Amino acid sequence: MAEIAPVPRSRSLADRTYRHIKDLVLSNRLLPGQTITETWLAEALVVSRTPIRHAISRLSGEGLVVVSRGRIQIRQILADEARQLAEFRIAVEGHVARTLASCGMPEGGFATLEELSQTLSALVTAQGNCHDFGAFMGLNRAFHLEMARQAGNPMILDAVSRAHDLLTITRQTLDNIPGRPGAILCEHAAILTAVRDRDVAAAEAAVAHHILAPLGATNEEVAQPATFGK
Amino acid sequence: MAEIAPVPRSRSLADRTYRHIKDLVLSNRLLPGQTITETWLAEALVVSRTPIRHAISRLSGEGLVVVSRGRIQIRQILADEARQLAEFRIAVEGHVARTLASCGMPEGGFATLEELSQTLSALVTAQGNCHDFGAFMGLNRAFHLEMARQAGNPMILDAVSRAHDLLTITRQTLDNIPGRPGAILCEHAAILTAVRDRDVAAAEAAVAHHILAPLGATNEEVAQPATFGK
DNA sequence: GGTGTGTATTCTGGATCCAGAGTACTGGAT
DNA sequence: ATCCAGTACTCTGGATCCAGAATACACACC
Repeated sequence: MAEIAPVPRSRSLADRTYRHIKDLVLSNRLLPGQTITETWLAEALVVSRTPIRHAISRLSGEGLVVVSRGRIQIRQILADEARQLAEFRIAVEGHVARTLASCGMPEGGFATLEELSQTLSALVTAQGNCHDFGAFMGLNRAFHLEMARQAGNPMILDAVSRAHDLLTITRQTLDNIPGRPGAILCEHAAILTAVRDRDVAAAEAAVAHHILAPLGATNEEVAQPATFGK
Repeated sequence: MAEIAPVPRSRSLADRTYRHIKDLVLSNRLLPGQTITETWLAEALVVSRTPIRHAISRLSGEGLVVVSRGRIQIRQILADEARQLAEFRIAVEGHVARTLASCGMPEGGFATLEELSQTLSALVTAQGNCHDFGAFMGLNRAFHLEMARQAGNPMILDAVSRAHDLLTITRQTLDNIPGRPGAILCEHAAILTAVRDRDVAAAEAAVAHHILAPLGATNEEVAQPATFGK
């Protein structure tokens, strides 16, 4: 009794629009603080306002855009919020590290993370910087999501994923500083080592340090308002 | 230069509709597993389908309803998911307890929680049960949210709030068993004591125990599908 | 009597229409 | 020249309209 084919459902227009706009935000082609209008988006993406409104509704729920008084604005993460986001990540990703260290990783899990680290380090120069910052950050995100995935809890994976979405908005300023990519490599290695050695306390501490490290450097707002869509 | 008044903006119809439907779900007047249609909701709430679709979109993002193949279904939490939810809560609420124990609570924080505990215990009989289970659970939720609030991180408060929304769906079966309300009182007291005594490890352990306790009793699905809206 | 097919109904997804509110621009008055 | 008021425009929120898809029912055939 062969299972029915997984039905490669063509996504709805609203869903594709959502992904499109989300990609625009995460790739910083729509800048934090920027004000946009449904009409402008609809014209830019060549769809009607209906799927746009659906997409904005979802993005608003994820905190990637802010709808206030009928105005749509790309979320900008202030210094305070960046710290709150870091604390939230410490709570969740710290728990992931503890779980992996105490319960062990699934079969092949360590190798997968090692491989991601290798690919990541190939992008970094001897001076600890990197040429393709976007690619670096994409892989960095993949590393964290993979760890969360290995913890085996979809709800936690989802939380980590959403946190990293918000983090991406601030990333250009937080991590794009000389030497930081190199430091990230070392911090990842420290996390991996602690987890492999089943050292619960060290794993959690390494995660906390990794998350807090970029916050020490920059304490001012990450904000440059602008207006579009007119 | 006086700040502009907080603007008691009359909520939009879509927003009120969202709250209305959410309330129907959380109060179990729409049952988990139940299938509903936009048209039926629109007729029942006497609004057009537009605000309904907005509301469903938001609720879907929060995981309170599931939209699959164009069908709207009230989310039902399976046994696995209940465990995942518990683990997520341990990660986040455990962090809250640790924070409060190590950094201390804000001014008057302990008194507020004590008062909530008092009100809560007034609802419980000598046998450890209670007459108004709905009221009990509302106050129980308030207790947890208050703790999260005192940790001073809106992002964490939001996560706890959403987790408890999902929890509410399963609550009728998980905690509505003889003696459980009484046990909840004791567990709350243990958490409060540990936090007051600045005992970080004990606080976290008490939270973990409190969250895991109801899971031991019931391991089967929480599900009784039904169909409405036709 | 059971099964398969055709039809009719219903529901979602998307587009468009409409009203109310807010904003910007322009013109006149001081 | 500056400020205020009136007007015109734009944008959101909501309702309605329309097409395509899925489901259910009914009838006919085996």
